[in-house]
Amino acid sequence: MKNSLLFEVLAEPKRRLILDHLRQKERSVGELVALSSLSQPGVSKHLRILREAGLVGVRKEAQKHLYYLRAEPLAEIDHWLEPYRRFWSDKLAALERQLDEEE
Amino acid sequence: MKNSLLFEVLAEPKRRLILDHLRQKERSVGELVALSSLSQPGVSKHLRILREAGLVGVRKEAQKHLYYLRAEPLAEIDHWLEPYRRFWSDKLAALERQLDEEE
DNA sequence: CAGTTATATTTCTATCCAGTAATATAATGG
DNA sequence: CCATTATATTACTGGATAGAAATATAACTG
Repeated sequence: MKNSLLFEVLAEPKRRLILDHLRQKERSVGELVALSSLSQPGVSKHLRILREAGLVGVRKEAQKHLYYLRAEPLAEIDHWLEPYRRFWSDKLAALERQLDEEE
Repeated sequence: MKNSLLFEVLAEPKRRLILDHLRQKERSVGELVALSSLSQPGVSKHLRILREAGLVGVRKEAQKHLYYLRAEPLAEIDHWLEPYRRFWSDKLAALERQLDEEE
């Protein structure tokens, strides 16, 4: 999955909400429907996209499909951020220096 | 600017490209046009969105508008990633352990 | 197996947005 | 000022997509 697609997948707020819920524990589709103010088809569609992005996995237990978080692809975002990090940390360092001077 | 909007702004590949170019040095709109395979209005439109997201600033020099990177808002993305970080680092740690055992 | 529960898929529609073309604004130089 | 350069804005259009409704698939239960 390309970086660009990953950003697009995460741009949708409801999908980030689903990921947040899965961070705590695996959830069935029904549970996610209850948690998300989305219709069941809506949740299923988002889950498909998240699955194709590698961000969730499924485990089937009877009729229930239990979705769990697979956060590894997020490391790509982390990697993308890397060259930018020094910019805001520089700014923070500058701010800290300034605050020190004011004391 | 809300987290959610920031993700949407970054979801557009051309905008990420512009940010990448600005990481090296400030650039005029014309330079960005040359670098981005976008029309001038296209670049201007993206720059407006980036500016509204706080990701770039402008400095006017004669007729030229020089855009520069303002990476601070990206810290929000970094912060959003935070609770997910242990998931992939756990996975990596587990993988490393497994590789160690196999040697 | 008939009914029920749980999830997935398809179809349709309204909306959003990137890209383009045309035009407007702004600053400079002769 | 008039022409030129540089950028911004507006209006339009096509393509993508989220959401809703209807339907399909699949697995359990009695």
